[in-house]
Amino acid sequence: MDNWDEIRTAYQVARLGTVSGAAEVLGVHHATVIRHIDALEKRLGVKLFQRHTRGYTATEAGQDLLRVAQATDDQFSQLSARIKGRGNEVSGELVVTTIGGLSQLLVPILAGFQAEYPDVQLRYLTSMRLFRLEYGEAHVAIRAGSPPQQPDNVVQPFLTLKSAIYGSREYIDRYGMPDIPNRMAGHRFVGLDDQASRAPFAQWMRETVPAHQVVFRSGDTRAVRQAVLSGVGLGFLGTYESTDGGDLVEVHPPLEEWESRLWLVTHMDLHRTTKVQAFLKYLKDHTEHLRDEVE
Amino acid sequence: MDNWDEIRTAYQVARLGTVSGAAEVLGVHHATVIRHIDALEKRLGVKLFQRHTRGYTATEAGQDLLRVAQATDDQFSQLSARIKGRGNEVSGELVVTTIGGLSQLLVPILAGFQAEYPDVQLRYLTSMRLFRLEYGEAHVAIRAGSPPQQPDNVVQPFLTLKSAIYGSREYIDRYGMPDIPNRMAGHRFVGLDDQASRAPFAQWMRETVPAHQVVFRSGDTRAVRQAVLSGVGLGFLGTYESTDGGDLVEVHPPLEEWESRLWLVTHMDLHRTTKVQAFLKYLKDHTEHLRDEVE
DNA sequence: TTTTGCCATTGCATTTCCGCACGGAAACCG
DNA sequence: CGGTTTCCGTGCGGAAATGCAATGGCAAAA
Repeated sequence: MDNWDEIRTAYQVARLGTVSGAAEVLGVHHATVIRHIDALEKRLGVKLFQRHTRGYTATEAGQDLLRVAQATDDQFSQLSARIKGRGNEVSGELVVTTIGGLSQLLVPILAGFQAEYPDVQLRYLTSMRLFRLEYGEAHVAIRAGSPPQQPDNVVQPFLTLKSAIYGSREYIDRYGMPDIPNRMAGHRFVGLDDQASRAPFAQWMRETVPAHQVVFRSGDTRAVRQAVLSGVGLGFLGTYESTDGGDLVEVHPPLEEWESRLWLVTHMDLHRTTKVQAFLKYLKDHTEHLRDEVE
Repeated sequence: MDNWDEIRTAYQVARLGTVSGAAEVLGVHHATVIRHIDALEKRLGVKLFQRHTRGYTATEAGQDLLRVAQATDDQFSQLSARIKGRGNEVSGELVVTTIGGLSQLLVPILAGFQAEYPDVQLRYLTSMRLFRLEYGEAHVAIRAGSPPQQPDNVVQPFLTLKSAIYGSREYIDRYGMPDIPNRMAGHRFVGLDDQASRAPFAQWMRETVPAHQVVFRSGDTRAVRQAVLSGVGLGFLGTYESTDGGDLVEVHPPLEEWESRLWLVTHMDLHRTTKVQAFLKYLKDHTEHLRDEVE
């Protein structure tokens, strides 16, 4: 059963009883309506209407079509309303992907967003592999490093995360304050597990700190922070996560070359939807203080 | 939501994931598919798909469309199967209209037909007004008189009903055997109520029998027969209904000019359907003896 | 890294489809 | 009963949709 438009035409004829009326509703010429009906009947091999001078009367087959097409018309109308409305309401799934280690920063914001828009189902994905926006795997991605420049993606600067080297007070009391990067001998470090990490401070560490001095590695930044707090060694922490709780000492202040630049990336097709826009706005509003602090 | 064909195109794209695949299934060119999608998205104001080099991925809106269109496709497939099959099966309503007075002859045949095709719901209509085949009011009509020649109707000869004048034995014993049409004075007649009846014997009676001698009139042929049987007077009865039951005497044998010719009329559009054909065949087969007897 | 293959896209030629206008028939209406 | 309206049916010219072929890009395979 191809050519759904002919069914739609036949539906209007069956509903209204005349070719002329159907043509007016459909916004086409009545000749077109006749041709559609003729073609459809020829294909089906069954007469859908009985023609007489006052109009068309649906046969049993035509009445069957009327019922089915009526339902279809309703379905499509509802679909159209849903689709058109969907762009203007904040509901449904919202998939956010990010690099690991931002949970501490992002999750409270996400929770606030969800509270403000209760119809949204949030999915917060942190995965090794890069989720692909062009396949619709996520609405918003937070990427690090140099600005991504996929053609169909909209990229906005998000935050510049400053990192500094911290140590626990306990560690400093025991081993003394190191002079970085000049005299680091004898000191222990905590670092990222990923040897290929493109995080600026990770690269700096690979180049500057001898590998045997890195006595603890983890892919989880929470674990890294915990390790530093526990006095395992010195390590990079984001300035935003150094303040709360624990007894940390800044061993070396943030350097510009250690900064991680974060980008908000959305696919062009989704970027302009109200849902995504609402999320981006909320995200920016609730990281304002970080941005100010960073500047 | 006009243009259902574009929805169908989008449905195939959403289902298959590629424009090329959809084009192949739909039997059109890739370019056409792309243009359909573009037009549909433009009209809805929402992107249905995210384009990437390996194909199209449905957005939420596209997935919504996929679900709805899937259901529609199923519905239409079933509709098509029903409509195509309907022509080849004997079921559903079958409307037969006829002139009054044939019930005694027809109803047993209709009953037999229904028994043979249990899926058929019969409607047997005898009405004053002529049902109009071109409005689909009936599948089969039985008409009397000269052959109807509506343009879109298929007309076949059905039966030639012979009529003769009968009287009850009781009546003959009392009033003697009349010599028709020469000496009818003093005799009583039973006739049709319809003064404008175009039945040949009715016309003959209007011309030949003085009105005051017609002492009983009815529109119902059963009543007429009952009246003749009861000895009210002489009257025309069909030869087919004179044989069974009662004690009737043929006062005057059938004349050719009294014959009523019956026609089977069907609308062209319905005539070739299996259902109508089956009914016509059954009707002819079970009136074979009448036709033989009549010839 | 190179190659191959699949896929979307776009300008151009063609065909199909559509709108227009006219004709004809039936019903409606004084 | 004749004028009027309201339908449907059809040939023709134009426009829109479609098909075609070339292009370019990306990804998986070699």
